Amino acid sequence: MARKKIKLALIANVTARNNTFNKRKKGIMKKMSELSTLCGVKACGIIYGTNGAQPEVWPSLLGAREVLNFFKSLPQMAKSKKMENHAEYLSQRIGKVRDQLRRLQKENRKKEMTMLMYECLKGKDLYDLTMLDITDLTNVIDENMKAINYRIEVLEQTPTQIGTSTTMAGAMSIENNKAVQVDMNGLQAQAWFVQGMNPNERMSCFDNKFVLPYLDNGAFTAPFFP
Amino acid sequence: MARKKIKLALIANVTARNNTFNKRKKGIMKKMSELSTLCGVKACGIIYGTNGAQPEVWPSLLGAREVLNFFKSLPQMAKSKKMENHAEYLSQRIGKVRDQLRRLQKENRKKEMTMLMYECLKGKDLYDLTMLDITDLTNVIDENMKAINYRIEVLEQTPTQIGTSTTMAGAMSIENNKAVQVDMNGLQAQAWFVQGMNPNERMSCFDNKFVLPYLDNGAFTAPFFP
DNA sequence: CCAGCTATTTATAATAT
DNA sequence: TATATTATAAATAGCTG
Repeated sequence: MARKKIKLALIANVTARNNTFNKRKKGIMKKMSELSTLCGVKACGIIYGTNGAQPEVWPSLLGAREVLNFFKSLPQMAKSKKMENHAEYLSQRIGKVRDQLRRLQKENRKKEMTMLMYECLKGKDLYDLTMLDITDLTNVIDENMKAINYRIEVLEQTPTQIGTSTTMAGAMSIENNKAVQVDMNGLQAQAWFVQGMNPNERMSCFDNKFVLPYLDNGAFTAPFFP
Repeated sequence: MARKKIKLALIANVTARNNTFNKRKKGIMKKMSELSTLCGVKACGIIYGTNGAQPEVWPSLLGAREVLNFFKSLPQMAKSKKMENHAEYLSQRIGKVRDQLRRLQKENRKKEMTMLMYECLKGKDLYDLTMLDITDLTNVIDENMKAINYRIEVLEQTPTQIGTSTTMAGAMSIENNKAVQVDMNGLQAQAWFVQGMNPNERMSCFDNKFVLPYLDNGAFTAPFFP
């Protein structure tokens, strides 16, 4: 996390991997301790070493055993009452995250279309665009045209003031496309829950369509050429 | 860790505590996941909720059970082979940290004496100082005198250059006294290990004398008035 | 209560010692 | 190899809506 951002993959260099392991293990155990103190909750962390060394345990072997006993007391299968509760909790959570994902996908779609609009202004042709792209692009252009026309009206009423600070450029600037990244992080902590599901169940949590029109009013907006 | 540094104690405000709990839990589980990926090790984290809610588990119930089974297989008492290994590992670690603590205590002692020297220059009397204080103070003053004399020699060889950037003030500036804080943090992760010890064992890990002369050459250096 | 936003604090990757 | 330092990336406390 410093000097350079590293990829989330096994660190090839063994020395560097051990260094990172020791540093991060320490950091995690410290954070465990802090969470336990700050929030007054029980917690335990167990991290195995690389070379068959004893695992690092926080807060204690006894504490870990206590947690272990709790899990032992649970039935083995996913039909357990606790498990169902957990499943219900996760279903709700997945629902919320899915909604958030949809929102962010729409935002991204709008930004993509805005960027596409600028490319068109610079001369890009439209032959490789799908009908959906063109429809959404039209909507973006319409919105911007409205904003521009409104701006023109305002300026015509105050003809001496040219070049104020509230130009369209500010409102139309392109930001980074981050929806997928954010949402995957949000889901990551719960990813284990779906590992055992069959593919159909797993996919049913999310939309199969990765491209949604960014407008809220239904699946298909008016075609480009009416 | 932001906007303000908070004390490491139970957060009184319940709302704030829950917010912190949720944020930090997410952060810890993310770090667990990263460590596992980056270093290719098994790890598991279990964090109980506040209101009897199901604990958050990473990476999975199955993974946690695996870890649990490992611990179940260990004998119950501290006489276990594994436990002895762990104890040995921790003994080594305590030894290292103790050495580090000594080093830092010496550093602090020197800084305290330097500060004391400045106070004396501003007129503080010496009646409430112990003989040990005075001895160490003398050593610090001697060192500084040597440095000053050396500096004078250098300056006498280049008499036209007055007021270079390498003044004594830079070398003698007082920094924060941080040894104890640093070392306590280092020990914190292992603190559970000594919790079960009786007081004698516990204290034997460290020196009973909290004030050490900062020089390496033995317990008592030459007295102030020979 | 939950999501998003900064100002800060922490954690840590790379480097130096 | 281990420890210390530094520059940078992440985490997060207190707010805001």
